[in-house]
Amino acid sequence: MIVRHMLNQMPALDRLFHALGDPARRAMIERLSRGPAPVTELARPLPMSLPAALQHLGVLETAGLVRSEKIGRVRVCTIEPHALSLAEQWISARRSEWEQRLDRLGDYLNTLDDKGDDDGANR
Amino acid sequence: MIVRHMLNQMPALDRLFHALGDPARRAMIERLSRGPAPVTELARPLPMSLPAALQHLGVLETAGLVRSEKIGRVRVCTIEPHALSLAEQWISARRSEWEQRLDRLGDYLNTLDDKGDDDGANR
DNA sequence: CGATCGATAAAGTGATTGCTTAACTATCGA
DNA sequence: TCGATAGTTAAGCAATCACTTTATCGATCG
Repeated sequence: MIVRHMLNQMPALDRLFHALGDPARRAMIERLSRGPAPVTELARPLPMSLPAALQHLGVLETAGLVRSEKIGRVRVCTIEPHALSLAEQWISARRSEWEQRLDRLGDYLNTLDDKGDDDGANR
Repeated sequence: MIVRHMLNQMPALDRLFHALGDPARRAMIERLSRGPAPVTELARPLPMSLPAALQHLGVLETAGLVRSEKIGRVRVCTIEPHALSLAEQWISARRSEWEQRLDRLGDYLNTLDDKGDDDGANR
């Protein structure tokens, strides 16, 4: 129970990636990327009951990916772009790390190459 | 049409985002972004047993995020950058969709603003 | 008004996750 | 060769997940 607490400094990213790890929820996000939609329209293409779709929507809202507002008897859902960009930032941070590392590796190999006097055709 | 196709299966993205939805696995990815590491070193900072860490590593490998090679008695793990960029592509595709939509909305509002000339385009 | 449509709550179920401990294999170093 | 090191397998267990069905509530309309 405490196990996850110590490590878990960013529950936002947890919920975010978890929310994206389901095809039904990604389909909802894809639909909402093109504009707001009511619950029923989000649920219609999904091969599941309406309550099930609503639960997925709840996951998306908890993750901060979707916001919804009830107008009359219809709940209109809209995407929350900032949340997605948080995930994007984490990914691109990782990429910049390994790219930096590969650059340093390249420099190191170049140094070795400069030191080698006779054979320039190694590997 | 497309919806059904997209829903049917995109197991790669499923596994990818699911793998990223756990802090222990993200910690492993963060470590590997700085360079290859053996299993024990990946597991050491995590508040769990070694077999548990190994299971997380299995999830990362299944998702294609990590590749590992056994050298002697140590298994050296390295990150697989291409897999992460797949997730990044999905996210940025969504963003470009809603940015396009917002652009169109902005254009529409601008045409409403410039009502000096006639357009007569009512939707 | 009553019927219906959209959304939601509640409860139950089978599968999957995340972790544990225990035992076991293979390699390395002295 | 012996014992420590690095990893691997297996079994088991509690919690969570992704659904289901059933029953409801509130808004809209004939």
